[in-house]
Amino acid sequence: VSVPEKTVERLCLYRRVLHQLRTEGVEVVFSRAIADRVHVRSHQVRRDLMIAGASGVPNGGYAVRTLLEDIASFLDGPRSPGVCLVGAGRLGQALLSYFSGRWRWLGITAAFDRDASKCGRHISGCPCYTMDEMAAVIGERGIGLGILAVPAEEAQAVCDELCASGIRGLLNFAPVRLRVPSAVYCEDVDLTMVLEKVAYYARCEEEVEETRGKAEV
Amino acid sequence: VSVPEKTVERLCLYRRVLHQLRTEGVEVVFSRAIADRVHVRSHQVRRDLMIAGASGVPNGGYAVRTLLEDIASFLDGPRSPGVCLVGAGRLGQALLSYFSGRWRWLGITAAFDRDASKCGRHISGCPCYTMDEMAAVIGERGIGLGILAVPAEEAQAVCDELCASGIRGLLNFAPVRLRVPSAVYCEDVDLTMVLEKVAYYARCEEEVEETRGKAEV
DNA sequence: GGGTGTGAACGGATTCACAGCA
DNA sequence: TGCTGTGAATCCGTTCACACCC
Repeated sequence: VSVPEKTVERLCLYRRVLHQLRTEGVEVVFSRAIADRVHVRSHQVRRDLMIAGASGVPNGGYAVRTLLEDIASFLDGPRSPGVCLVGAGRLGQALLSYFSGRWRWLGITAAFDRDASKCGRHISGCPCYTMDEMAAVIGERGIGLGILAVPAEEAQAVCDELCASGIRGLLNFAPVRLRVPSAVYCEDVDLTMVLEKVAYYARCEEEVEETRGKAEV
Repeated sequence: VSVPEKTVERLCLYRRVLHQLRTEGVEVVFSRAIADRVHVRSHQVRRDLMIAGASGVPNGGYAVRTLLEDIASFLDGPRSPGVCLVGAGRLGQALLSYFSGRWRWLGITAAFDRDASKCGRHISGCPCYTMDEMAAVIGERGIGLGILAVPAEEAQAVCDELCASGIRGLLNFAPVRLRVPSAVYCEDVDLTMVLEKVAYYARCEEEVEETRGKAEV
């Protein structure tokens, strides 16, 4: 509760870097090395790891293996929460193939779509059901997380259904802010907003560049 | 430069809400109404609008039309920066169809892919070129923004190429932090990280719920 | 020496409180 | 009265500085 949101985000990134280091055969790592790969300061890495309850040895760095365990026991629960996807359109299918087989932990185990022609078969190795089956499948499979990849108009209705089915976390790709019960966590990935933001800052860089050019003259 | 990043993000959201309000025929709006739709406080909305240089009338709210103009003149430049997409795989194609015709401003006008079979034709109404043509097309069309939807291994190489071609902003979907020149702005959309984050907070909600349940007993 | 662990200082963003105005 | 506009205060996250240990 007193864990900064950004710390959680960075821990996910550290973990990814550590996984890669482990496959490279690295056994010990300094905070500085992690920091360089994630583009943050080493202070930040050490504080985050402290918050996560991990510890290293002075002048000896961190043991990759135990660090991964510590981060996992901080971030992950005892069992994997199942993940489902609603909306198997272009974006939904792309997400299915993106997430399929990426980790043992957190794989999409069910998809739902309004279009009956997509249902009853597998898409990227994931079974696709009709919307009517949603509550039942979520209940049976103990699914705890939902990914919304439906049009903006349908998002709130689908969201309500998911929440009623006992979902605890939502990842929303629809360009709408959803109303969720306080017991449900909802994160928005707003693609249109993010592109506009990039456009804004790109323009800023450009203007800085231009004024710099004038200053040189 | 003294504009908070989050303010830029929220302004994008306000704009979207305002566009919708305008199509609904609404001409005047209170900060509170905007706040409710974006899920923030009205204080926040007013401060953001102040930063953007917009103003309303006390007890009279804001005029939707002028508000849109003020936000546009703050966020947008004099001309639209062209946008290109690199990597027309599943995710890339989904992004193409997602962004196609969503606004007049900021549409993807060129795509690039390593796979020759995808090149030379249109995908979701967008011409697809080979990687070799990248620098030329970006130069000719005055493209300023790039979207990376390539595998993690190729991301840095593609990024370097884009930057060398004069790109000013990047939207990166590869799960790697990219090194970019200081004149280029790069925003990461890290889908794996975001899903892990949702899993973490969903678990938090769950635990709060459980302790609450015990407390009631 | 060099790197970790952590209290303390700093800075930036949100929230508060109130002046001003229809 | 009710909403806008904005200085002041608060809160939170990052950065600094230094004690500690190898």
